[in-house]
Amino acid sequence: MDTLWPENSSIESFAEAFPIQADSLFRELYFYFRSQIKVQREEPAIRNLAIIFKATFKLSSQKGFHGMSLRDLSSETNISMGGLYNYISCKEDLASMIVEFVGARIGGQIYTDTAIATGNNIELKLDQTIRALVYTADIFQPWFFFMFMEAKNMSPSNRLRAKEFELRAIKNFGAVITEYQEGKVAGDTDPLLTASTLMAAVEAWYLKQWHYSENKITITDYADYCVALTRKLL
Amino acid sequence: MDTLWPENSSIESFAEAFPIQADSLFRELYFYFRSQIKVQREEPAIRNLAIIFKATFKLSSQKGFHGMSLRDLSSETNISMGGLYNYISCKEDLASMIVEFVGARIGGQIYTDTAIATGNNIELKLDQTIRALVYTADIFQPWFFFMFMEAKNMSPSNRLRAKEFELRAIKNFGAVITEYQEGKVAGDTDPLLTASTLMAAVEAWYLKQWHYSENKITITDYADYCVALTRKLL
DNA sequence: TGCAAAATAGCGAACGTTCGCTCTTTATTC
DNA sequence: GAATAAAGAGCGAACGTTCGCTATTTTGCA
Repeated sequence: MDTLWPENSSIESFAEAFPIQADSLFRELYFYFRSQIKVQREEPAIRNLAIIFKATFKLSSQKGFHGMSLRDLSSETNISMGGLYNYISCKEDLASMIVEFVGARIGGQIYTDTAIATGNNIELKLDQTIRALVYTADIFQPWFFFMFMEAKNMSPSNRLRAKEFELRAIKNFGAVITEYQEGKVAGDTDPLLTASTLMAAVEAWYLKQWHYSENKITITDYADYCVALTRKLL
Repeated sequence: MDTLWPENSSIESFAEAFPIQADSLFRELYFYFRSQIKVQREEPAIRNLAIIFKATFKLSSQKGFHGMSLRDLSSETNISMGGLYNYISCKEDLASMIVEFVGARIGGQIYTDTAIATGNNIELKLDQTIRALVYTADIFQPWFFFMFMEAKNMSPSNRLRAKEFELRAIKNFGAVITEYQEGKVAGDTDPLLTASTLMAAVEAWYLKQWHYSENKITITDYADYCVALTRKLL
């Protein structure tokens, strides 16, 4: 890779600048929840957490979180019922951990990180904030899919967390748009409405990935498209 | 109302031109499924079907279809367990009937009806097709919400039906876009990508209505916005 | 029109199954 | 051999579904 993010716009350079590879994610998750996880030896803990959450994403995407029984999860992971309960204290814990971890791990970081990286080049900041949103949605696809689909079925506190996560994204991105519009002459369009539309396009990516892969649209294509889309709206 | 659809663009004139009022909907649904519904007397059947499906939409939106038990449904509707089974033969029937009815009732009608109403005025056709999509999404909000959220948890055949319903919408709207682009000089943008983006915006309306009502955006505002959005993309 | 008889609609307890979860026992690791 | 992790049988509750019954409405005959 000759240049680096944010000058280089590829997902590879993005992933290198903000290391959120799926591999290290469950290590982070383990240390984040270490106090409430019974298994203390690091090696099996991280390995099994990865297995458990990947299986949760898979089964939930097939039949929903409610429709997935812990026996399903047990046979999918080859971990016994008792084994599972060394990692969670109840089924809802799986949902809690996903929502809480995503909220803490991603949160507003995208905006501050991109702002720092792009300095006072406002056009670049807008473009790369959009790309960062699309790339993050791609890397966290199973996580975001789960949160979107299951939010309404969760406990009130988790539902609230998931909703606030989305609202914060719209608000933060709306602020980037406003900043961009202030430097321009035109632009009477509502920043929040534009932000909602862009978010809907990002959601479409992680909710209906099959649709885009069938039509041979890559993540980089789609990020470019989202940038062009937003530009045309402003 | 001084003028009529499609010259008058309000949702009221649309609803008058295409009578899909919620009231008469369950009468239609009853006759559509009459052969598989045990209750033969029209009066209680239509009344109870309306009660049952409205409650299904309510409870499913709160805790998901899987999370809603038939005991929940029984106490919400004040219809006993045995009573419910005079209208369905199994729980999955509720989902089947929703998906099947929406597919049959709405299907491609929007496009043919709008095409007839707008004649060979291609610009008007594009605009009013978009408005028809938004207005239909609003009128059928609980139905579409249910289909979107529960599709992945349904039986394979129902899941397929729900997916095809969406794909058909994108394809049909893509054809309207192509026709519009052919009459213009510019326009190298992919019609299917534009159609997907518009569909994502329509989905946002029926999936997150709370978000728009909180910001005091009416359905007419939003339809206008979607028209402007699509125009800017072409 | 009035009344018994038939047909239909609604009810709710009970069935077998599956659920989330617990707890004692066995296996693994250092 | 002490400590930790995994195992899986077992628990009560709740699930979708069934079924024998009651209540209501319609029908057939005077």
